[in-house]
Amino acid sequence: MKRASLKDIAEALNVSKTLVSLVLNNKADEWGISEETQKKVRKKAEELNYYPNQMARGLRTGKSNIIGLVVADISNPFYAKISRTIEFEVARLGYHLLVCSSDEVEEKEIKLIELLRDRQRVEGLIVATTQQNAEQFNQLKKQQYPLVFIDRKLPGFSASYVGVDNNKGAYQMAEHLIKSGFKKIGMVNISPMHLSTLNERVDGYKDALKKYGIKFNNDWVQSVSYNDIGNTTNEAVNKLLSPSVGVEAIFTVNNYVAINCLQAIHKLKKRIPQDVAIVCFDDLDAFNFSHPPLTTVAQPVEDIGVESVKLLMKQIDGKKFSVSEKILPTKLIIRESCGSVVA
Amino acid sequence: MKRASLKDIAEALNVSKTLVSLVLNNKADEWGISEETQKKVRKKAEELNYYPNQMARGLRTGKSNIIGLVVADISNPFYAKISRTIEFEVARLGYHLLVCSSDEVEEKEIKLIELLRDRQRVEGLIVATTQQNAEQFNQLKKQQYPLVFIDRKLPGFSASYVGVDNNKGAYQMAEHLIKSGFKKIGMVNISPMHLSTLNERVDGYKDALKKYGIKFNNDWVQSVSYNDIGNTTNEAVNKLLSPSVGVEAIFTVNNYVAINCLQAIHKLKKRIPQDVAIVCFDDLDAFNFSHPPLTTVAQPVEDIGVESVKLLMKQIDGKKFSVSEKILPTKLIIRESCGSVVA
DNA sequence: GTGAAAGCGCTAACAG
DNA sequence: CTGTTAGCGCTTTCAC
Repeated sequence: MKRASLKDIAEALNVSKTLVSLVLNNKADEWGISEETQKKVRKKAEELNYYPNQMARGLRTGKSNIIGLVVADISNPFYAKISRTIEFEVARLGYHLLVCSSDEVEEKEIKLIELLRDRQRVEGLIVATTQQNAEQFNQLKKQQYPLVFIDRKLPGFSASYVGVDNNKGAYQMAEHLIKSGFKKIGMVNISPMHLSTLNERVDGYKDALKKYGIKFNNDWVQSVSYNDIGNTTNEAVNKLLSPSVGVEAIFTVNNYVAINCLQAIHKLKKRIPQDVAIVCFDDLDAFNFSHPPLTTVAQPVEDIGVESVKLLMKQIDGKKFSVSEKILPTKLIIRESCGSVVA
Repeated sequence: MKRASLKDIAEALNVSKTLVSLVLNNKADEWGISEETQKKVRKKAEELNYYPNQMARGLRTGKSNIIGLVVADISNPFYAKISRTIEFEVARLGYHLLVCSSDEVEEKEIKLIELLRDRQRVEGLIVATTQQNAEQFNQLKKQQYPLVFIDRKLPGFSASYVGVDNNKGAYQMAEHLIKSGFKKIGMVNISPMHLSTLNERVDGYKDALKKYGIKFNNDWVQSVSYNDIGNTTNEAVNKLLSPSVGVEAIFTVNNYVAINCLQAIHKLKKRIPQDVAIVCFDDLDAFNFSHPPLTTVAQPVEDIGVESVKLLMKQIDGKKFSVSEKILPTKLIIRESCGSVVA
């Protein structure tokens, strides 16, 4: 059973395709098409179960009605939630969302963006980039291609961006640790550390130490590698907790690292927070129930989604690339993983 | 800067569009187009940064190269992981994935499927349905529309399906509880309970009780409502743990319910597993670190993704709806939430 | 108030 | 080996 086209409706009614198109696109009134004719058309469309073919329409208008989202990994709850919100927001505006995961590999992300833009002709891109180089984005900018970065920004490249104040969030978290009585505070970071968010978090942490007169020790920051997070996290934690370094608290740079650190700490049979405190930048539902419940810095994931769509739509409507930043506040959520609250 | 089209390449080279199309679609050899011409064409395409326009191609061929995935909520890690795998698998075959969340509302799912099929012309659909009625799917079937269900199946409707053996998984879990010494075993379920998976889990649980000669008490199964899970879970847990019911262990029907039960139990200041044991159907990374680590039944999420794509592709290639089931095994993961292992 | 006709970029049947 | 042509389904300009 072939699907009904405009032509089918037109022929069935002995009118022109134009007329049908006009009616179905709600342009009938401005063209002064009689109420009666309109009714007839709508009825027939319903009857034949007509739906416009997006590909045909897209080909004609140059609008695909699809927007693209590229993140590192859609199965990370942080991105999954953002994606959920974005999907919802763009759906309200009649758009669909194509989501792709780059797995943190640059070449893959570049390929993905090419595919989305050039083949699928998505009308705009929201991306949590893993790229270090602005080449591809410069090209997009030159073409006035609607683009907004979320979560991570590309250093030295100016574009629309929605993210959180990583520096401040990390500062508050470190400050909380300090006020809770910890002096030797370690950090587990991810390397290679070209991601803007991570850098800002490290800086915030260092700022807090300095502010409270704690001398920073290079051994306090250990990095784990993204591709082998399980093993390297063990090493990092062992190092931090070894007698020579002997950290009292661990600041983890994201949810992924936190989960692995918890595992490593449990493996060492250390108690939290008695033997070592731990906190995490980025909250997960599950951290409420972890052993013990984790103190975290929560990011406003929904707002990130909503705002990114707003910024993108502004560009799509204006048919151009534009720059506008939105830095959202984080929220310190104090639970039990660093002892009781002082203050 | 307009994007290069076939015509641009053809004109630049003084050849026909057909020739260019043939070369770029790797059909040159079977048409015996000279090596030299092919090189020329490819070089020019590269030079002009040519990418085929999917909309034009799709319009012509009737293939959108997009497949659709509909789940209840993409921010649920269970679906997020499946989606990740599906995205990866279809990408290898040159397809893109459009993901939509139905939020467990039937009308929304129906609308979503209509949109995907009729407007976007996705070539096939993978759905974890929330519908109770087969009407829409019967229609799809009649149209020979490629379709595969995952996770949930529609009772009485035969279609391709990939899921796990919920019955057996639940049975094993209940059996584990029984063997661990618990006799009064409660369950927290979700209502309205029209989802096949949940029914099967309840059945498996009841089967185990019967097998071990434990008389089932109706009060042992409490339901929470999907739209107000927070409050209703509290009630359900209170009821189960009240003196009159006095359950010793709680079997939660999915990850969402488990998280809420944990919260409720903590609120009552009950200890796990000393005061009450708890287990969950469906594993989360975080359950490894929950307080205490949860014993769960894990589902092979990756396999579900991989198999569903296989079944779908079979239909897409054959251009027809077809029926084929794949029931995957679950895995009992014993941690600490129901005491030590007896066996 | 309504219709005819062109054309978006591509593929495929057919011709030479 | 290569080119011509038609047409997928839609929107839009222009004409009546």
